[in-house]
Amino acid sequence: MLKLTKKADYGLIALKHLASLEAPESASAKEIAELYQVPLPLLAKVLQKLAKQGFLRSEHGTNGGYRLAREAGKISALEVIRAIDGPIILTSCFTDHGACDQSTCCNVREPLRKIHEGIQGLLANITIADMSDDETDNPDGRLYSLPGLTAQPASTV
Amino acid sequence: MLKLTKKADYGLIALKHLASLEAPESASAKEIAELYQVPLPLLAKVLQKLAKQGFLRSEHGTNGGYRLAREAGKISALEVIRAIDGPIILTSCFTDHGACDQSTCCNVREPLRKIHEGIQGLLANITIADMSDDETDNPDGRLYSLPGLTAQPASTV
DNA sequence: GAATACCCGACCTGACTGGTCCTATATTCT
DNA sequence: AGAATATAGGACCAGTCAGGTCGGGTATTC
Repeated sequence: MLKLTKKADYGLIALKHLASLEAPESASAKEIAELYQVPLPLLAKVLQKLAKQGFLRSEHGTNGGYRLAREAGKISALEVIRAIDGPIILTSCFTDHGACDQSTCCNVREPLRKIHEGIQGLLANITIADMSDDETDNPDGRLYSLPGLTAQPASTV
Repeated sequence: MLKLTKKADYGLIALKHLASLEAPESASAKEIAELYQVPLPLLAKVLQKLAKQGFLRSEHGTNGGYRLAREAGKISALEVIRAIDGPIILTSCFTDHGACDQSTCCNVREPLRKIHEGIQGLLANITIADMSDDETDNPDGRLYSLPGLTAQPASTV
């Protein structure tokens, strides 16, 4: 269904929230959960995962919580999603082994791989920091320009 | 997990196959299923769905089968996927109602919506015909240029 | 009228998402 | 010291859905 999981959603929300804090501040899972109305235990797990993979730094005990371990501008949506949901696989073909069952005659692998890379490129080029400007709707601006992917107007559609 | 369903996969495979046929030829579900090693009954359903939604024209009886109802260049991957899997929803937020539970303070909706549109734009700009060049690996070329994207974000259908 | 092929609904099953619960560990405050 | 607060992490459960099967029905050709 080509859909993001809630966990990834929650992760992005939390990261963006943490990115909005001033320098020395931190936020606990509980705070974030209450603020955004997400189930605490679930969010806690997501945060743990993110901490374990180096996105967050955690502090135990009273007044503890999480803070970003990296600059918000250096955390891409792709990384976050991958950290939480595992690798993005557009189609099972090029997941694990190089070939699917119908390897010999499968006619859509190459095109799909390109779409796959396109999507990854898109996600890789959006950072938590990018997401922080609330309504900077650059209606046709930078978000769509994927560096390698030069948006030169082609025809149709 | 941000993954395409097998049905969509099969649909694309079948469409691409049909696109490769010469003018008056058609192919039955059985033929395609055998050729690409996909379960016939499942493929049959996919093809029926595509036929019902105007992508394919079907013919009953002996020597019957399917053929494209539209030019391959006029069928986008997005349309196909939507026809088979239903609408793409990156996150449940902006699926049905305009607001999710945490509407008031949800801080990732806008950025996600943009990603969403980016992906749709990508898919909208690849046609079955585009997928037919077997190995035209334009290494960083046109596939990534999201032309319509700037203009109208992959509307309709 | 037999064979072929599309049409379509019902049904089953295994995986996975979303979520809870419980316990352990670390830190701070009184 | 001990209570309170937070993270860490494993076990577990329920609902949903993708993937696939089956069976009956209709149209067309030979």
